Amino acid sequence: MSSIRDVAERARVAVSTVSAALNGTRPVAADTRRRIEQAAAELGYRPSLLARGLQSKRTRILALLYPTPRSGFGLTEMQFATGAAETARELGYHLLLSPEHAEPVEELRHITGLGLVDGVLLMEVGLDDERTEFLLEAGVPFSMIGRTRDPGSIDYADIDFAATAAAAVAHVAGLGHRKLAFFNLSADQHAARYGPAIRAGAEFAEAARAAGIGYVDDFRPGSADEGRQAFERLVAAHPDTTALAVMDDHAAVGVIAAVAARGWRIPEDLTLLLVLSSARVAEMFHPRLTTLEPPSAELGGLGARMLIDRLAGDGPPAQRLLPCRLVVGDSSAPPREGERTGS
Amino acid sequence: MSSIRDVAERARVAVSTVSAALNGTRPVAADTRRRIEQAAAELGYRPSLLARGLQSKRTRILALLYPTPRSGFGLTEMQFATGAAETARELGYHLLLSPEHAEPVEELRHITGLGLVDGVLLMEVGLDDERTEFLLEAGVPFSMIGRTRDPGSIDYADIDFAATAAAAVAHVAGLGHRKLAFFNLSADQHAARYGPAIRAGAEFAEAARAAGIGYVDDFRPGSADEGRQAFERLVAAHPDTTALAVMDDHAAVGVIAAVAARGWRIPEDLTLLLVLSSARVAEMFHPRLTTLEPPSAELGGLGARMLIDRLAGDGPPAQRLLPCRLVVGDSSAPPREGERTGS
DNA sequence: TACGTTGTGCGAAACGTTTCGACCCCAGCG
DNA sequence: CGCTGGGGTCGAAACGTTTCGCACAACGTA
Repeated sequence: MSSIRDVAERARVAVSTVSAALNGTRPVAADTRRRIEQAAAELGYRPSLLARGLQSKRTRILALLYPTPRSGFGLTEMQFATGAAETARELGYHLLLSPEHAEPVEELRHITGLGLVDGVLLMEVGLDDERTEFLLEAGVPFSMIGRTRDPGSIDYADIDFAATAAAAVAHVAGLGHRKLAFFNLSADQHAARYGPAIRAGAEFAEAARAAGIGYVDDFRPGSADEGRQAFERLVAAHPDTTALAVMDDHAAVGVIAAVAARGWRIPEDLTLLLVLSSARVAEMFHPRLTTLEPPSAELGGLGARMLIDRLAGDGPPAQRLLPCRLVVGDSSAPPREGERTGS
Repeated sequence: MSSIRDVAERARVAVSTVSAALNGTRPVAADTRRRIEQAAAELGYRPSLLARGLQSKRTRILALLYPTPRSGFGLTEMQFATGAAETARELGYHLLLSPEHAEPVEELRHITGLGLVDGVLLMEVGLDDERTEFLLEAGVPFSMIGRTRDPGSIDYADIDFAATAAAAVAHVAGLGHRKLAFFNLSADQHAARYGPAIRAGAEFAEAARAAGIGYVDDFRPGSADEGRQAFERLVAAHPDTTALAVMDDHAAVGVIAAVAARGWRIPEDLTLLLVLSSARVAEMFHPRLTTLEPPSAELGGLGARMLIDRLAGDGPPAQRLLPCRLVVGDSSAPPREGERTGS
């Protein structure tokens, strides 16, 4: 590995001149610059990030903190990571993948204490997240994918649940449905104050109210079995429900099974929407489900970009909400006229 | 951020003594060591990775190189990453997520040239992979998840296709099936000389031969539509086929639809296996498919561990093959006695 | 008593950058 | 003709470590 000194010798100039020429830090005679650039090219010189970072206190490395998943990572979560990595790369940064183990704050203290990273990207932030307090206090630049209850002036990129719910409701209402049910994320996730669970619930209720259609959301199935049971209870309690939006992939599986079990069909007897799930997953279902697909990669990229902007200088906090994309599949249709058959 | 000098001053010793005490590089009087440790603790001292790396030429950072996905990343691929990150962390290393853009080798040259990483972890390696040549020549330590046609003495962790195929065949043969069909990955992936496509094909053929059961594998559906068509052609050409193993998730969707379309049922009329797909995905299907689940996280972790071992010193090449795990779902059963009904 | 041995600790150099004050030369101006 | 000023370059310091040669004291041994 050739160093800046090698370049300097070859170009017959001082080390500092090489630095100036290559970084444009200050004017260098055109002729000298040419010699230096040529020497650098011939040697295949690459400035050492280590040395540069040591000196400048800027490493151009970002850390992506993610909790070791509750229930295995979904595609959605992982796309945050790849999206962020992609954008970071484009902007000349690197992304460190940092799994959190038992103690998130400890992990954070560790990773930031090393002086290795310029900033931190937080994933899976809860409504109240101890990590934000630590980072704020430690003065470490960071941004969030998702957001706390009160983000204050912290940068974040999150899903626009209001717009998403509105789009979903508009879709089913537009088809003629008069009553929508909503299966939220599991009770566990509510207990953990997981933002999407809370916000989606609230916004769907609001959107349904605004659209003037019936709405039920007492269910939080977290598995196929629970999905099945929830659906049975739904039908028993609200037989007039003709459209259902489900947050959890596995619960959707249960719903589909329950629908089939009673001899009903999708979409004729029930319009089914998958909310916050990747279209890639929706394709696995038969029929292909209508989905509200979160812009995961974009959110990840946005989070990275915000963080990098923040490092460059400080402006007003960047806070962006992106709606899910409605991908219409084969699971939505106008409600059936008259009664449903089947047991 | 406090430096080693601060610690030295506070403990009233020389900087070098602090270094020795903290790293155990050489003996330090118990009493002195205690003072130093206390001072370090009080200051919350963390050695700078940058400075350490600059000096020692070891950063304890690994790069995970992955191609920007052909068709979007699957869960499987992403678990390589999280598995590797997890293991790296346990071993005191960090993992850099490095998406490759257009020119993989260029990307590699870049990332290794920076002096930022100690080694590289290659994902999605093809049968012939130009990246290996570059790394070999550049003398950069690396390991592979997957393997080239002839890995020589390169460290790798890959799926044990032979064992996987044997397990799959044993499963269906054990149920009494006499003829198995295999839907390989798409033609595209074959064209790209993608290892799993080639190897799985070969090993399934061999396993079926060894088990003495019938075998067909002329199909390479890469989508639901192609899966449907392939299934129709299969039934037309080989009506005696009662078991089918499918590599591609989407193709499986098509198969299931085609089965349903002709009034057949799974598993009564067809035993369906999903090969190389995560159980998480298999659960999305109804019925829940029997799966040969790749040990993705383990492979990722193994790859990281090998690389780290390699950095520590050189022993014989570590080359490990891990079989997929057979997860029996509701899609496998003994073949039906007599003819199948339906159109 | 003189001399090697051990056990400790110190200081300086080195890693590869960036940055900053100093210096030199020449042109322009008084 | 002497000064000033500015473009261009240089050398050294600093970033925070690790490493290595030395120094020094205490101690046992000849």
